[in-house]
Amino acid sequence: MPMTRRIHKRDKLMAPGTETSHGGAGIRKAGAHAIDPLLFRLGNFMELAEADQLQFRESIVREVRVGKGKDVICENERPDYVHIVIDGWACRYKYLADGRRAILGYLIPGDVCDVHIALLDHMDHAVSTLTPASFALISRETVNHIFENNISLAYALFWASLVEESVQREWFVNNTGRPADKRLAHLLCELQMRHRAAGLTRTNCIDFPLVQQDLADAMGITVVHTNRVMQKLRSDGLISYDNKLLTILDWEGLKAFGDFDPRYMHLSEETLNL
Amino acid sequence: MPMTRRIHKRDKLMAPGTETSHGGAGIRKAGAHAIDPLLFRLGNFMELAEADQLQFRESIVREVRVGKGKDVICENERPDYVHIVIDGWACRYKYLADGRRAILGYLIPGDVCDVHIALLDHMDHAVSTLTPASFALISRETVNHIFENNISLAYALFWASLVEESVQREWFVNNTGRPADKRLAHLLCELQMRHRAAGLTRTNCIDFPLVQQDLADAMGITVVHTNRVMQKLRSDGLISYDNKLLTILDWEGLKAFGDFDPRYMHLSEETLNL
DNA sequence: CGCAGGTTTGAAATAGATCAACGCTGGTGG
DNA sequence: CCACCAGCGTTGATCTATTTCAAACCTGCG
Repeated sequence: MPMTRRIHKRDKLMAPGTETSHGGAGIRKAGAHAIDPLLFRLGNFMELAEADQLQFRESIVREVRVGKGKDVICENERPDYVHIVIDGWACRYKYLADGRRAILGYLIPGDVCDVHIALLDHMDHAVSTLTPASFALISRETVNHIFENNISLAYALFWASLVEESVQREWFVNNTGRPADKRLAHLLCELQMRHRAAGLTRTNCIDFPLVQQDLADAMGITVVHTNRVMQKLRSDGLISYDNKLLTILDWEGLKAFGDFDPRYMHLSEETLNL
Repeated sequence: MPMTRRIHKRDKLMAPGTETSHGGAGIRKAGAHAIDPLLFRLGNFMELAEADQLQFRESIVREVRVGKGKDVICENERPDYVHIVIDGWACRYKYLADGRRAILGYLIPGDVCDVHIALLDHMDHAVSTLTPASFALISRETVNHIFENNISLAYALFWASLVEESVQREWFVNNTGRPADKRLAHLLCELQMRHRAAGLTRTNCIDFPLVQQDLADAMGITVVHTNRVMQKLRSDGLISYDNKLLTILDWEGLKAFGDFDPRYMHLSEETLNL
C-alpha cells in the first residue's frame, strides 16, 4: 500500500480552446470520427440508430489536445464540459493524506471521464493524462438535454456508467483480494479486453505507454514490487513487453492465473469471441 | 488479503411472496413508509415533489422479509425486481477463486440493491443479508417506465447510482491505500455518515450488528487482524462497541485518523452539519 | 557528454497472515 | 435446569509478502 510519495505538481490544464488541435489526435481515416471508439463500445449494449449517432457526434463542441501529466479535471471542481477520451491514456486519481497518488482507473479512447457532473455538483476525484491525449468536449447543458429528450442515448450513457461501476467493483476485488502477481495479471487482461471492446485492437498486443509507477499507483504496491512482479509474468511466458508494446503471449494462462472472468465488463458475445 | 475461507452455503432466498410480511420490518410510525430512508436520502440531492414521492411509493409491488445470511440476488442472474432495503443490513459480495468472500459494499435501509438490472442483463455480483432484513420490490418494467416518463425520479435514481459509484471508489482507495487501522476508522466514519444521511440516527451511535468476519471481508484482512485493529481504536478512545451498538466517542479524532473527508458522499449541507 | 527518468538488483525491516488454542455467551435438547 | 455445543471474540507465536532503503544501470535526449 505505498505508491508515489513524490507529489506531482498539478499542472493545470489551460482553459479549453487555448490549446485546441485537430489532427494532433492522429491520422483519422476518411469518414472516421473522434468518438468512434465510444460508439463502438456502446455497440456492446445496443445498436444506436444513425440519427442518434449523428446527434451524439454533433453534440461535440470542440476537441482539445493536452500534454502528458496534465490535470484535465480537478477534484472538487465542476467542469462545464463532459470529456470523452479520443486518443491517449488518462487516469482517475486521488491523493492520499501522505501525498501518494492512488489511481482509481485508467481511461482509454472511448471512455467518458465525467458524466458525473450532469448531476453531481463537484468531482470527487481528479483526472489527468498519462500520455499526451485528446478529448472531445460536450457541454453540460447538452448532456442534460440528451437525458431529457433522447431516451436511447440516455440509456446508452447510463449503461456506460453502470459498466464503469462494475469495473470499479472488480478493481476493488482485485486489489483487496489478490496478491500482487495475480493482481497485475488481472489488470492486464482487463486492459486487453477494453482495447478490444473499443475497437482499438484485434490482436493480442496493445499499445502500452504506462510506466511502472503508473501501474504501481493503481495496484497499491511499490514500483519495486511492480517491477519484480512484472518480471515474473514475463519469465513465466505469459506476457512480453517491449518498446511500449504489450503482448499477451498466453491469454488462457494469464486469464487463469489472474482469475479473470470478463463477465463483469458486460460485453457482447461478439466482443468476447475475438 | 485473506477473508473467509469457509464457503457459506448459498441458501437461496425463497421465491418472493412466499415469505411476505409487513410489521416484521418493525413498528412503523403512522404515516411512515417503507422507503422513507430512501426518500430522506434523496433529499440530499433534490426535494422530490409530493406527486413524485407518491408515484415512487406506489411503484412498490410488495415487501419481503428474509432471514440472516440469505442470498437475495445471485451473481449472473437477472432479478425481475429492483430491491430497496427497508430494514436490516445486507452486502454486495463476490467469491474469490479460493472461496473467500469479498464484500464490495454494505447496504443499509434506503439503499437500492440493483438498479443495474434496468439495463444490464446479468448481475456481476451477489447480494445477501447480514442480518434479518426486509426489502421493497419494484418491478423492472416499472423502473423502466420511471426512466422514460418521470425525469425527476429518473435523475434521482441516476444520482443515487453515481453516489454509489463514488463510494465504491473511496472503498477502493481505502483498501488499496491505507493500513488496516486507518482503513477501519474510515469505514466506521462512513457508516456513521450514511446512517445520518438516511435519517437513521441523529446521535453518535448506530446499531451495529456486523460480526468481525463481516468487517474483515470488506477490508480484505483476516478476522484476527480485524480484532486487533478494533481493539486499538477502542483503546485509543476513538470508539466503543458494546452489545451491537457502536458509539463514536471522538468523531474528530476518528475522522482525522482515518483521513475521512465526507465530500465523496455528496451529501447536503444539512446532513453534514448534524 | 551528461543527465533525467525509468528500470533493475540486493539486503534488511515490518505489517499483516497463518496456525493453534482458549474463553465467553446464548441457545438447544435431554 | 444443567450440559453441551456453535459461533464469536481474543491471545500468542511464527511465518511471509511486500516495503523500505540504497545503489547501479540503461537509454533517449538536450
